[in-house]
Amino acid sequence: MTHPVVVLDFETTGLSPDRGDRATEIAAVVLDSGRIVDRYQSLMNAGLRIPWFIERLTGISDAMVRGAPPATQVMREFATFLRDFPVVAHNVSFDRKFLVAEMGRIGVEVRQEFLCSMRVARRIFPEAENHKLETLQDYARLPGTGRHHRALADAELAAHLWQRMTDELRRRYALRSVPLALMRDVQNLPCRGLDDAIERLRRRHGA
DNA sequence: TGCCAGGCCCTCTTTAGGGCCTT
Repeated sequence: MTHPVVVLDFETTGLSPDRGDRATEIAAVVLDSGRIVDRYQSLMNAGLRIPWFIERLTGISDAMVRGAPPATQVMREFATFLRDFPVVAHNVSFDRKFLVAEMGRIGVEVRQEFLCSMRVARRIFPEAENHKLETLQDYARLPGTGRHHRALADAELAAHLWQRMTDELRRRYALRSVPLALMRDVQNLPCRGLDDAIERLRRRHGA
């Protein structure tokens, strides 16, 4: 029995849908049994101008978004892709609020569980210089996936990171398996004293 | 007019403040 997760990444016009920001690109991969088995990617046109520094950051221009399908169409397609899979993202609170906002515009309620690769990374790799996705790529020697701050490259990179952290837990603590429920518990542990806490989780999950 | 995210995490904490992350 496998427990696939969808690893998600949005590019947007800013940080806050509550302040009027919208998504400009969405991408996600299905990670199942350690492998990326499906992908979704689309630019989307929400009718907003893209701030200059966002264009410089992402490489996504007004012209690119103008030529993209409407946000409503993209989100309907994505809802079909997403189904009820648990969602993983790097700093998931950001992607969750945009997912809820964009799905809300097409009348779809988001019900799935969310897990955060950044929170897990802070516990498993506390000695990393910082916990930006780009830094962790070098730190954990993850494969290149393309231009940073494009949605599919970052979604694939976060998927590689999630899998690497799963493998690291299995190796470091000699676990037979690393169920998703254990990853959920790991992200909620205190950042310090991981070894003792993992021993308790191992017993709880029979891992 | 002038303001402008927000949740997590640490610490010189909990009657708070500031850095980290995402775009």
